[in-house]
Amino acid sequence: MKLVTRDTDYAVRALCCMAEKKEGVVSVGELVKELKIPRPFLRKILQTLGRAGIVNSYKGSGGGFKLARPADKIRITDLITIFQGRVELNDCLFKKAICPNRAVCPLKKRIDNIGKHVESELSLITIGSLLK
Amino acid sequence: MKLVTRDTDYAVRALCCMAEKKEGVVSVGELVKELKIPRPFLRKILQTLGRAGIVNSYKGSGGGFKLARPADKIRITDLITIFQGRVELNDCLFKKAICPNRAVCPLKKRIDNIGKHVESELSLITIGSLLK
DNA sequence: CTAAATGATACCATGCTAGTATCATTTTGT
DNA sequence: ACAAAATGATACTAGCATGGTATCATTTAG
Repeated sequence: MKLVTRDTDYAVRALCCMAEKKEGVVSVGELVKELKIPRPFLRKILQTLGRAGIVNSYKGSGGGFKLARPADKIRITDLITIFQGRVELNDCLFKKAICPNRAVCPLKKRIDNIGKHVESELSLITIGSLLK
Repeated sequence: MKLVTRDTDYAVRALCCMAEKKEGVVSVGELVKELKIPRPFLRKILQTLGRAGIVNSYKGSGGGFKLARPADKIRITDLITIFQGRVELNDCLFKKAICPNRAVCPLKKRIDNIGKHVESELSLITIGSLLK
């Protein structure tokens, strides 16, 4: 029962590091040194973040990545959505009634409500709010 | 991001059916007819529930299964624990600090809190409470 | 023009989910 | 006694997701 996967995790760490640097671009190499995350994996993650518009990228010598917006405008839910798909606990189960003779599945409703709560709590967590 | 897996799902449905029957044993065959769950899979699930003490089993012709305790004493979290392991959202991630230079990972704490909430909400849901 | 960086993409190992398949054992009914 | 009907135990399997690796192409600073 995993709320965040490893790529989301690494993305959070990398973004925190980048946010702390305040300005200038940060290369994958620098991040690898600080975070001890496997380099090719981190590269892939940053490329994904780039495509998603979370970071801007700069090619060429001296290039790297930079947050595309303020750290407190980047929510954990944004990252979960990018790496794990839509934030919801339900995920296709319980689409039919629990027993065929029951019109609406009560369990689904209750799990949905719990999921809504989780989602709203998570969306309050931003990279900025993790920087202490 | 799946809160319940298919075996937990099926277990819930089967237990609901059994609870509705009120008394007497129910065989896998009967459950399969009502629930349209693949027979061998449902058998395995019920055997697991038997080992876990959720249902009692009766072998031989005319045998089957019966709830081992009242329906409202069977919580969803019991079933999740049986089929999916410990109920927690955190699952080994974020065990170290996000960045090595940060003593305690703030994200872990916040996710833990959300997890606690989910857990306590889930434990309020019982088979009995799903029977309308 | 070369070194240092990212872009795009294809590949791979492992583990988990969602089952299937079989044989052994127990119990009821005749 | 014996057959039928049920569960017990257990081994196996296909497909998919996770957590990566590996390569080659492209861009840019100096």
